[in-house]
Amino acid sequence: MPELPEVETTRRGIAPWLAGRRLLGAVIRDGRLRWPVPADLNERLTGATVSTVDRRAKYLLLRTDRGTAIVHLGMTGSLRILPEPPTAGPHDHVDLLTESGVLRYNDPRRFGSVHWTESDPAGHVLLAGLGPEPLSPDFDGGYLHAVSRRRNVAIKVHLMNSRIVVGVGNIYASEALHRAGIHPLRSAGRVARPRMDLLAASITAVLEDAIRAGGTTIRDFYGGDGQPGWFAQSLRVYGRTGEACLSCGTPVKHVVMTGRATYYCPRCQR
DNA sequence: AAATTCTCCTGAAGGC
DNA sequence: TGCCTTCAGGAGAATT
Repeated sequence: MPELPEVETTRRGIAPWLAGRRLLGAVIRDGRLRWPVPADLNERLTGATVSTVDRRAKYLLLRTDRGTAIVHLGMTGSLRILPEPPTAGPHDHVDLLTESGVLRYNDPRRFGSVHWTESDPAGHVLLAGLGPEPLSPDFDGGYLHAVSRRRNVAIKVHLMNSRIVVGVGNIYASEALHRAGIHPLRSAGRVARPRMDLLAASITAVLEDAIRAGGTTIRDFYGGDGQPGWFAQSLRVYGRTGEACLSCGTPVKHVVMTGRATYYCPRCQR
């Protein structure tokens, strides 16, 4: 389940194989993703040269001199660089053929997507309304505090709102709140400024730690090099219901918030 | 307007 | 062992 660290790990894994390389074509084996893969993707990008592979929120941007492919991994999507000639398997939806191998998009649950735009991707409908990057200077406790005033929504749900801040999914929302000592059910508007400073710092820290570990592999995440992420071993509350809080020993609890499992320590988090 | 619920999908896991 | 049912969740759409 890719969140920001997993997408960033993927970006770092595939970028060296794509930047500066010419695209030889696209093979849409099964275009049924969250939105249909553009049928003319092959014509559009054949012959294009990749400039950079960037990330905005959980979207990967394959920028070329002809346009930009916008790729989202959804829940179970993955991008791998494979040597030629690759044999296609189940859920291998799209291949991008390059001079130096194949970039393969695989997605069993089909929650991901591939778009193509020939305008500034920042203005694309998928990206236009997004909040700041949590690893950018735009994001800090002052900002988080300001956008939380008079908001009754639970702070955990608030953090997962991409208009507030991007890239913080279910796993890292729980982890950041535990690090900051804030109860996930607390109203966003009732987190005081000093605790917002700590929360913003905790979000940044947990994401950076996870990127450093190559992401979190719960079930099905593998980076661009096929390696799993190791951050699962560093999770302090996520998936640890009944196990001892690593700070105080109290058994970790979980509640379901807007359909998502939410883990917290009832003693450390208020 | 803000907050909540619904929806897409399939593999894994749990129950009997 | 095997067939059920349930669960997981990113994020836009629909609803309250």
